[in-house]
Amino acid sequence: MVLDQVYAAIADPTRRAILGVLAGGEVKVGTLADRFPISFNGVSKHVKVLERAGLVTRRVRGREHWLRLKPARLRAAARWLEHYREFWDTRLEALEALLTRRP
Amino acid sequence: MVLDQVYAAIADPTRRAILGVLAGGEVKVGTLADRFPISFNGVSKHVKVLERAGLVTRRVRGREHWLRLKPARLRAAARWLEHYREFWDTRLEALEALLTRRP
DNA sequence: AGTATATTCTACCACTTGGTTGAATATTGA
DNA sequence: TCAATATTCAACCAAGTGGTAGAATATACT
Repeated sequence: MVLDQVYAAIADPTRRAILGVLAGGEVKVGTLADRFPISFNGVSKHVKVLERAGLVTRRVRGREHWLRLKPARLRAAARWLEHYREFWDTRLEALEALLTRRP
Repeated sequence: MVLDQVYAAIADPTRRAILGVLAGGEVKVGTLADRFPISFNGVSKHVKVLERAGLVTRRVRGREHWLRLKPARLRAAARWLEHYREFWDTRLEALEALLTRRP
């Protein structure tokens, strides 16, 4: 399933932070690596995970790899959660109120 | 971080399905177990993960453990994604249009 | 041509995870 | 009291993960 990879990808705080940096625009892998307290290779691996999840694209320009955010999948992930949120806001909160009224 | 556990929890399709069942109302662990093609203990472990992530609460009634959805954390998770979605919808899609206009 | 730069690939490690099975605990009912 | 029921706990296993280090690859610069 697509959502599996997306949620697994954003479950890691480093990867969420990478997405945060990428939200500011295109960035090289090395530039990312400078910003994080792990090894270059570690960052490279995280980027690959984000790529496999479809959250990031890579544009190889000579020896530099430029990374860009790809919002489509994250939108899908947001939509899944949103579906639940709406459901709960209406139905479940009322149910909760009912259930906790008399213990 | 709280989000780590929430996203890791919903990255597993079985656990997302469990949340789906729980959206229909309170359910016993055993009832859940009947609905999934894994062992009782497997389901019990998944429930524990959801509990640790703060997505589910347990009400022990005699020997039965009744599970209930706890939407707060999922709302927080949705909010984080939503923040990104809004950002991208406005700023990044325009950026993407700009960047892909002239290759 | 040779060196520096940017990056991946491979291999390794400790830890976690999703799954199992079997034993333990607690409650219910005869 | 004893057996059945509902569940967790503990141990184990194979596979995956986040991290590292070192070698390999490809590009750029002098």
